[in-house]
Amino acid sequence: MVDAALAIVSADGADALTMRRLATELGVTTTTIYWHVGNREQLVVAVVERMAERLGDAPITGRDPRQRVHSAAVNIWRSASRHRNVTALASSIGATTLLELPLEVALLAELEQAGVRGAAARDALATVLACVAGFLVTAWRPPERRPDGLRPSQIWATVDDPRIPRSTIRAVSRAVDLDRLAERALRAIVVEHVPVSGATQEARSVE
Amino acid sequence: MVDAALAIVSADGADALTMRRLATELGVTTTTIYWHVGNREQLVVAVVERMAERLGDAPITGRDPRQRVHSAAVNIWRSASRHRNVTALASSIGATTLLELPLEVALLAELEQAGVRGAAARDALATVLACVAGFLVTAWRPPERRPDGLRPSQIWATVDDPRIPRSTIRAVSRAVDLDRLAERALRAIVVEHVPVSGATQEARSVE
DNA sequence: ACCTGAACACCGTTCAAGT
DNA sequence: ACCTGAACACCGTTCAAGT
Repeated sequence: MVDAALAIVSADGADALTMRRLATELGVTTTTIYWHVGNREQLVVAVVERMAERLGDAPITGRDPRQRVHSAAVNIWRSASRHRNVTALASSIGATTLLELPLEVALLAELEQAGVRGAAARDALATVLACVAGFLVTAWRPPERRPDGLRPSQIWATVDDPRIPRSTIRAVSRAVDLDRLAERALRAIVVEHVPVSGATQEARSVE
Repeated sequence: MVDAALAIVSADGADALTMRRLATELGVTTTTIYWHVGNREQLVVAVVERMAERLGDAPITGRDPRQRVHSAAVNIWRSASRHRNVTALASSIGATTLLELPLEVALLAELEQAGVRGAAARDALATVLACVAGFLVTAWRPPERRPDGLRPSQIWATVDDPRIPRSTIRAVSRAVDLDRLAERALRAIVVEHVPVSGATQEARSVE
């Protein structure tokens, strides 16, 4: 039953998970589902928990602390991106942590190794999660099925500002490489939140 | 009519904008709305456009290019955060740019001044927008009305990892200062995407 | 040109009733 | 203990019909 729900979400997205569709898919009535799982929200929680079992951990690479923290952060992004339908479902009830708890724990462990703990670790984690969520909502909307007149190219075509060169306007209306940008943004966040340790200091510094 | 819709959204959120509620609020039938604006999506576009007229521009502060780019980015965050209900509505149809176009144009102008143009400017803008969206979805869900057993404190209470100190676990289950974190994340992104110009170089460097 | 009543196909959810 | 039929209160949307 939870597996059937998970299959629906994986295939057709979070919105496709309706009690009626799940019922017909299982050959029962909607009321049967309510008897078994109670609520739609409880069903969603069960689906997310099931997916969390399957996800598990991911290996962390890198030598110095910053590299390892970045690796742990990128693991969260990759997992969320790869299973974006289930992530969207978890996000709709505010339970993304339930889905990727092991990955978040791994990030906290690397932060600890890097000397970031307590409120500083919480801030770093929260920022990473916000950033991942942000790139995901950007990734969720395929530009081609935007409402008419709202495609970026159409909106930016109306902009004629002497301060901005044409090349920039053209570039802005084109698609971005989300994976590359997300990993780069996470690197910037790691640089901001993780101080360079004396032992592994390289030819870089932060203010 | 569009004003009434905007009032509903501002007061009770994007989901509260239903054809039936807007109709009763105006003392007409839902079919009347369809005659005037056509679609729900077209209604949403009209509401977002109306709000965009009211928003307009915001002043940019700072001396060196990075400070000014950061100021322009923070303007986007502040506007989105202040009018998060309308932003959520715009985001639901993928039309946030329609809402804050002047602020995005201002950001592009500052990027140009900082020597960032073309694809690099697009990447910087996309990253800023993703980050703002990410902090907003975090801000959208009030932690108190989470489903039972899904509050952060409850989830993190189950974590007992020898690599992570208790103080960090306690900190992670507490709320964060979103405004401070968002502005800090935007600063990190600006540092990553905007090179220091020779004239205003300070005691900082990026790898 | 502008508005309505009634209907359709969807939601989540409940409740009495069946085995 | 487990499942169903029928109903309720919601959605967005359409269509023939009114003035």
